[in-house]
Amino acid sequence: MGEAASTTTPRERYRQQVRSEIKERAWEQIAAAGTSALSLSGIARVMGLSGAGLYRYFTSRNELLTELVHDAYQSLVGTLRAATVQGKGDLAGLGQALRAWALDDPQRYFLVYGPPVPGYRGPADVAALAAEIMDILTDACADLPDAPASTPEAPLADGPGPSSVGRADTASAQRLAISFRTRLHGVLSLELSGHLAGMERDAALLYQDELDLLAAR
Amino acid sequence: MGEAASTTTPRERYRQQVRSEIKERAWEQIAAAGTSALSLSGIARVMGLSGAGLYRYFTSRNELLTELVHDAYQSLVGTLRAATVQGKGDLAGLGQALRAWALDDPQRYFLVYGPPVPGYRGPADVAALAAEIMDILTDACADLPDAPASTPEAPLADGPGPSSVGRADTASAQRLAISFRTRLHGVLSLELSGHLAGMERDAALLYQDELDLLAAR
DNA sequence: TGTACATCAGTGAACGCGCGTTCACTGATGTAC
DNA sequence: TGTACATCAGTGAACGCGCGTTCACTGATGTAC
Repeated sequence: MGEAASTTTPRERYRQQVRSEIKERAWEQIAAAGTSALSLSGIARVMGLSGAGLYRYFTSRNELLTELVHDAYQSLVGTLRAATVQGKGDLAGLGQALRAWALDDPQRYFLVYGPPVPGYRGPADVAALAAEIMDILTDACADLPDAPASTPEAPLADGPGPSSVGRADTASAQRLAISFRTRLHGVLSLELSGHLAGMERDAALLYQDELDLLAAR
Repeated sequence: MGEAASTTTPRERYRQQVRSEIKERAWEQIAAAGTSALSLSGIARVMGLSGAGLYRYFTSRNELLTELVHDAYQSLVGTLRAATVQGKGDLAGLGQALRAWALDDPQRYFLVYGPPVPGYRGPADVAALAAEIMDILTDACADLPDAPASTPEAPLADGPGPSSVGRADTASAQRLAISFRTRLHGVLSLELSGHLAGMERDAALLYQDELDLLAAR
């Protein structure tokens, strides 16, 4: 063992390759007919495998679904972090990044923020990722010019949180972050569900309006 | 035919009774495991019928689902209208009525405002009901004290709409109504989906905050 | 370099399940005279 | 009031389907000497 862990054997590489192709096909299925249409047999059929063959890579449908949920969260975290790194970490930038990410794969968005999948409970894993998303948003809210949270060394800073590095997460920044999430989710989920069709106002404009209002606060 | 249409034969009464029991069981199934779990066989089992027996009452699973969607919309329209009649037709009252209706049966709420059911297209029927809901909200928005829409006989009133009786539906009232819908939906759908768990702020408070902000405009 | 063995990807058949839907049929309820 | 017929609720069996999952097996790839 030791540092040889970085060099993967060809078999291991092939294995990861097949695993990720299975996931790709799974996303295609979900995009086409929703999460409940996720089917190992269907994936196997498309890949030209026997149904039983998939069990070399995922021990059950549930395990596959769990990985997909995990990947979806991770993808969103990565997207928001990328925006931050590119200097677009303010509320407007994060809002646009969120919308682009959602439009890129609506079902993936719903897997994260939609109604719970009927007979399925995600792992505790995603709780940390969900918290990280809120942290990113809260950071952006705390950086707003006239927000009370931006006054440095606020007296009511709570104890050192596990993931925030010494910055004061004031209650008002958290409130704003939650509003950010709920308001944008309101527009976005109705748009993705087709419930905004027939509105003379474009969904994109509506989204921008809400975003502007949040950022101007 | 003629006026005898109001007196229903015993057979007809029985028929309607069974139909509505089927729908009740259907709602129970949906509440328990989501819309995709709706199954004619399952309903028949619970009712002590053979699966085939249900086809006397609904020609297909799709027809049953269509009726459920229709009933859900109708129920929401009725709830909002009842609030209006009881003098709670302002934004605050409608918002509370909406939330109570949603909490009463979350899956019913999602059937109306949630992601589309995978392989299913509702009838054009519901478009009219959806429009009626928006009309009720727009009316409430137009009645706000300082909203531009409340100035009577505004010059920019558009042509006589099909359902509004001579009142001016100004663009700003419509904008506000849409905001009403998206913002409250944002809080409500995240709450019902369990994505607001772990928030120190109660979902009810959050909802009330958004509602107050809308009504104070 | 060659041989013996272990590992592992993938197959094919099978099991049990629940589903939507159709069909020929039985038996009870209502209707016409 | 009684008889003949029509209507309709509900049954049971069957069809075809797709699903998740298990199991014994084959054949190719890698590893140890």
